[in-house]
Amino acid sequence: MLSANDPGTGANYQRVRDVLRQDIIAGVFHPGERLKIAALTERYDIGANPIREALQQLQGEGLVEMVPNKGAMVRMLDEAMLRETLEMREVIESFLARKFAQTGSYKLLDEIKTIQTEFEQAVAENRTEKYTPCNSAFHDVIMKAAGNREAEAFLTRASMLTRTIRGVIGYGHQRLREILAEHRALIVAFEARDVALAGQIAEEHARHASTDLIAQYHAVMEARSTTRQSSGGRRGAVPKGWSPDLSRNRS
Amino acid sequence: MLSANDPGTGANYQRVRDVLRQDIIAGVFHPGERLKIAALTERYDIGANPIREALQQLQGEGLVEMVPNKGAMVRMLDEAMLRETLEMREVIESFLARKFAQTGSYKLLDEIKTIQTEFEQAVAENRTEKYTPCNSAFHDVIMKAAGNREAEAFLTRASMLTRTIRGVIGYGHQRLREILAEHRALIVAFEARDVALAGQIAEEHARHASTDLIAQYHAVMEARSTTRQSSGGRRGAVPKGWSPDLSRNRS
DNA sequence: AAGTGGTCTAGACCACCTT
DNA sequence: AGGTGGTCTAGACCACTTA
Repeated sequence: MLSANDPGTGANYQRVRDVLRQDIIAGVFHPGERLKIAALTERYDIGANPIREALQQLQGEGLVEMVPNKGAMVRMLDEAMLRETLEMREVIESFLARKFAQTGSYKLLDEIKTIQTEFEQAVAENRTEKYTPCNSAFHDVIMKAAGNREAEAFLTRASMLTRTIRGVIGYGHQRLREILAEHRALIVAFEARDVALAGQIAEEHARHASTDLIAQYHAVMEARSTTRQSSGGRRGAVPKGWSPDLSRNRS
Repeated sequence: MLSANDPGTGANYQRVRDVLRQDIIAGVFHPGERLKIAALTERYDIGANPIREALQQLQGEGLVEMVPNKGAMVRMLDEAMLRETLEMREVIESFLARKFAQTGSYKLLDEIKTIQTEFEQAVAENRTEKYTPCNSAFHDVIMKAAGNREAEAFLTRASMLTRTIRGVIGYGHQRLREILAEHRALIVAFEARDVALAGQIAEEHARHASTDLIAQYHAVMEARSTTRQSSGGRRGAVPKGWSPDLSRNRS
């Protein structure tokens, strides 16, 4: 996992990295926005060096782009890059499902079924706040079962990237029913230990998610280009004022 | 001073990053070795900050591990990590081959055939220095054709990691003949536009390479532990890699 | 308590604009 | 030239380890 969600530990450059990552994912800074050292220095109330080191690490995670003598900006997501990431995700999800069909324990399978039941119930009762946790939990079990940290790292990274464009938007009702159906089919394939089928379903499942996400990407781009002032009050100077207390390690 | 042939990259932290990466891959620093700021400061004749930033970036690339208030070390490669990386490579190579069988142009296919001919000839004439370039060129065409930078990034990273353990060791003669045969089979599948077959062959090809590499890993570990006469007493000490200090390039 | 070595601050420096 | 803003140096600071 990339971040133990514990912004109270370790060196300052790590805390800055964690909080900055949160801010980027949360949309405080949007793709393509310039990240000036001076602004960040003030926002997080800390010197330039920890900021720079945090940026270097975030660059490694693919969230930030740095150009020598030019500075850093939130990574610009063009459609090509998005497609490539999603394509990789399809491949990896398929692999994970095949591996689970082969080697997944019945205990974990039961866990998946429990999560699915919970998911179905949440949808039936319209408890939208549970959708994302349930969906994540479902895929998490399959991912963790494979025991491949490289795959985990990629998917974590991919989900961070997609979240920067998805924002807090939820799922459409139609898509939600598809998701549930595909999850059910996947469970059936797991129970039958049908490796090829599981791989195929997972790949299609991921492909549907990709299609959905690319459509959302287009919608967001459309909205960005037509509205000068966006709803969140985001253009212009760095919004300051909430600032989690980073000045802990200082005399 | 930084080494002579540094690319024209502007910032010092980038030059340090590039040279340090070279040094790690070349085995100047071996896996598990501590990378002290002071030593690097002297070696590269530059201040602490560019060094630290270079290390942060290399951490992002997976070559270096950093612990707050502890410092950095060359990433330790245990067998589990190696297996996980190689497993991912199998998945991705298979995907690339499937994609090439679907969408690869005949021009690129011709290019691959030319490279293969060259490879066969090099083997016939025992020109060992051409093996790795030919092999890389073969896979590069397939990789580039897919136009997926995420996949490229992963494979590049994986090859850097494996090279830190493989060193300059070449291929055994038997394995070499297998490689050629598998490449030929892959070309046949491409010509037939047989997507499933191409994917299968590429996956097996990668799996053979994995087996080979893991065997080499074991051989290297074995060699180091017998040379080193450890009675197994010390546990928890710094798990030093293999490769005693051959580097005498202090200035 | 002293040592080692990572981390951070302040300010100088310099690359790339804009006028 | 003057401005903006990224980069680097020097040294202080502090966390962790030894005795």
